[in-house]
Amino acid sequence: MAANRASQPRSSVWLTPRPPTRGRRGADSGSGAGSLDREKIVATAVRLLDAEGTAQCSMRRLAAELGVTPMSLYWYVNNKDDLMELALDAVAGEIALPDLEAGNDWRDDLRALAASWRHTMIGHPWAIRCYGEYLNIGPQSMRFSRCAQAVVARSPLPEEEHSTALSAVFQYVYGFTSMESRWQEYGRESGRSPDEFFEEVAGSVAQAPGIKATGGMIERHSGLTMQQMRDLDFDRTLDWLLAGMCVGRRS
Amino acid sequence: MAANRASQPRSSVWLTPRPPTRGRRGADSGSGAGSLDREKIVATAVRLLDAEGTAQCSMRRLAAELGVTPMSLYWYVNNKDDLMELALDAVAGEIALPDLEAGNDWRDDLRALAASWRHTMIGHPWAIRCYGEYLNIGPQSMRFSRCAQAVVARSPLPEEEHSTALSAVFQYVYGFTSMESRWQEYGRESGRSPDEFFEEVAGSVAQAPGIKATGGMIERHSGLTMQQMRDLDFDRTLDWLLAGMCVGRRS
DNA sequence: ACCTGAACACCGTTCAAGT
DNA sequence: ACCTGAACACCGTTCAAGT
Repeated sequence: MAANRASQPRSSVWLTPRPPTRGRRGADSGSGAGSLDREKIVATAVRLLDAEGTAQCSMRRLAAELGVTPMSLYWYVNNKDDLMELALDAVAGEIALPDLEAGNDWRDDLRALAASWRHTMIGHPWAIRCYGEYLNIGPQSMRFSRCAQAVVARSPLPEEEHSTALSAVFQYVYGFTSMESRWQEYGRESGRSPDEFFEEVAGSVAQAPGIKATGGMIERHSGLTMQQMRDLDFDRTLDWLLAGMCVGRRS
Repeated sequence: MAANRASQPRSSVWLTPRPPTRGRRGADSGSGAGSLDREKIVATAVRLLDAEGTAQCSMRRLAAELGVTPMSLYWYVNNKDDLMELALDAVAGEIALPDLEAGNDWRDDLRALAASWRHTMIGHPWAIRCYGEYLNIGPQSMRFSRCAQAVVARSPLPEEEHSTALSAVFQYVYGFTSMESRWQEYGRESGRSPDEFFEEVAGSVAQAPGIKATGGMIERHSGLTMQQMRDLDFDRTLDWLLAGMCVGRRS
């Protein structure tokens, strides 16, 4: 994505953070709407990514949006990769966490975490792809991780399987949500609805003999909307996974 | 990635294919090593992607590799997106398929498919990310899909759950492999080994309180190499998933 | 401390022209 | 049928300079 030479290490905001004062004037100084700081840049980047997708979010375009010269952004962020890491962490901050004190079953808490992660990512379709591109170890991502760990810690699984269980759930949800949000973007790009575009592809694929499904998507039509089918797939698979981990154990 | 305007639909080789004669002279005519055709372009693209990663594989760079002007490539492919779809399908052709006539348990065949997909994708670390970016409905991808469908068709699952089961397995493997190959690339980019880089990140993260894992990766060290731990995670999760789908059913 | 202008080294792709 | 050259409209980023 960025023009990294293969030989030079990719930087990460989180590994070599900027001094926290950088771009932060005193609390009283934010005089005009025009004054720049890191939060404002990141917020604008998120808005731009949401509205027009990854392809349209360039440093130059973002600067124009902020009424400023491209190079002024580099005072606040080291480079575009860092900015994307910050944007990803910003949306990670929107993920709703279950109340761990409520005494719910750990499986339900884990299901809730999976669902709210998916929900947040679907709201920012560019974001899920960042997980495959950037380190995501910012404070908001860590808040989410800590919560997820606390949840499996209440499971009956032996301790050495805790991280396997976490990975299993979130790698699945990552895969599911990647595909789901990709179909959304296909829809937008093609000017059709996501489901219309899917129908078109499915139709084109169905001409080949013996084909019933495309890359993880489905073509059953039992009176359900595609959204309902996706939700059903999501829930059912999580049930399978959670049931599988608990086979032969007292829950 | 490509400079798509949001309003114009993304093309796909598979949806609007070139006439198959394009770039295919008669079988006898491939006179010099210098003569161009679509297969040769795709093969060179795969080699370049393998050797130097997505960032270094530009149309211009690829043309230089082929000793030709950038624009001559456009005689054989519509644009870069199409070329990437072709490259992805080319590596999909490397995936080893189980022998369906061997009469193995459907679960073992499914595990074999998951393993060989993972194996092929790890051999071309840029490839797994293409699944989140491009349609993958080329002939080789379809060959793989057809095989996977034939395998679940032998399962005891009710028919309306077949595609859910397929999606479950492959979305999980997609998530797992995305993360696994991303860490490989981090290693390469940082000039360290993948595991060294992981240790560095884990160390930096461990300074925050209450943290034990990063985004699906692990830090148990029970005398196993990280590769062994990854393999164990992969197998264990597939076992959970397969066990979960079969709960309460005769296998 | 913060922002700008000019410049560098790239991109993907169009178009008209060559052979 | 196949390939080229020049050009367009972009990129991310460096650097020296301004205030």
